Amino acid sequence: MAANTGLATTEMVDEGRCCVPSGAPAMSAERAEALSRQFKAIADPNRLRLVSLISASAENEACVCDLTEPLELGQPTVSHHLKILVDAGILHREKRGVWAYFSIVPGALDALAGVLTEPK
Amino acid sequence: MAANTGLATTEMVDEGRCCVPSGAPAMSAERAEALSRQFKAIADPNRLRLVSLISASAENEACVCDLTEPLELGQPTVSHHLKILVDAGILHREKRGVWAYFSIVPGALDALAGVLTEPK
DNA sequence: CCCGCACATTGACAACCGTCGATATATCTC
DNA sequence: GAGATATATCGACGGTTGTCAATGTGCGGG
Repeated sequence: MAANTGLATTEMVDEGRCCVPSGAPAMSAERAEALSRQFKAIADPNRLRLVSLISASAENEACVCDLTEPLELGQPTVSHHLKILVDAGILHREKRGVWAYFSIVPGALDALAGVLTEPK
Repeated sequence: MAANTGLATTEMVDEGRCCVPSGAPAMSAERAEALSRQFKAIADPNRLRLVSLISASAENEACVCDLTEPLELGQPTVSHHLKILVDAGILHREKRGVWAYFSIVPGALDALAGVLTEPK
């Protein structure tokens, strides 16, 4: 068997070895997909401002007409952004009379923040 | 000047009043734009897995060939994603010999997480 | 000096995203 | 019920994004 004839196929493995997987498994593709949906929801300047406006608001809620003006966007566009944030589970929508009040889902942003801090 | 002739333009303001800005200013458009650039960088399932793989790696660094296989993506695509993360200030790139080692910029993810937790 | 390897860059293409104008829906008032 | 108001939805358009195949670049070994 030529016990250690030496330099057979393991000759240059000691130093320049790259491409050895870490052993620790990656985040699953499904979890990455789910998380990316939430991050995509806030990864837009206008939606970041929407969240900022709502959380800085007096009663921690705001209706569409409160948000249209400071963002300098049309009402359909603001409504579209709010729907994305609601679908992502970040905002809560409550209709009272003619108005729709949006508030931040408790813990939603903290959960996302936890994803970023946990690996470190 | 008709000091207070009364109900001039402020007649129906008492009850169903909506659309009153909160007073607290929104996040500035510039800051929102800058933050969205960083959030966009991680708001992709494959880039989330890249960050996860690197931070779970033994030496907290990995080269491209370590990352191509677990993501089942071509080498140019992985290189493209890594460049986006580097440009966003989330990853650090260090070339040693033929290989390029990527590591997470210390504090980068925590800074992003802070943006999400601070308003609450 | 030439070849192989790891990685970066380019160009192309389909899919998706943000925005708007127009229109639909729902609720309150008279 | 008619009209006004707040919001949602639709259709369209330009811009961006993720992916790949092909090619370029830089370093190390024989």
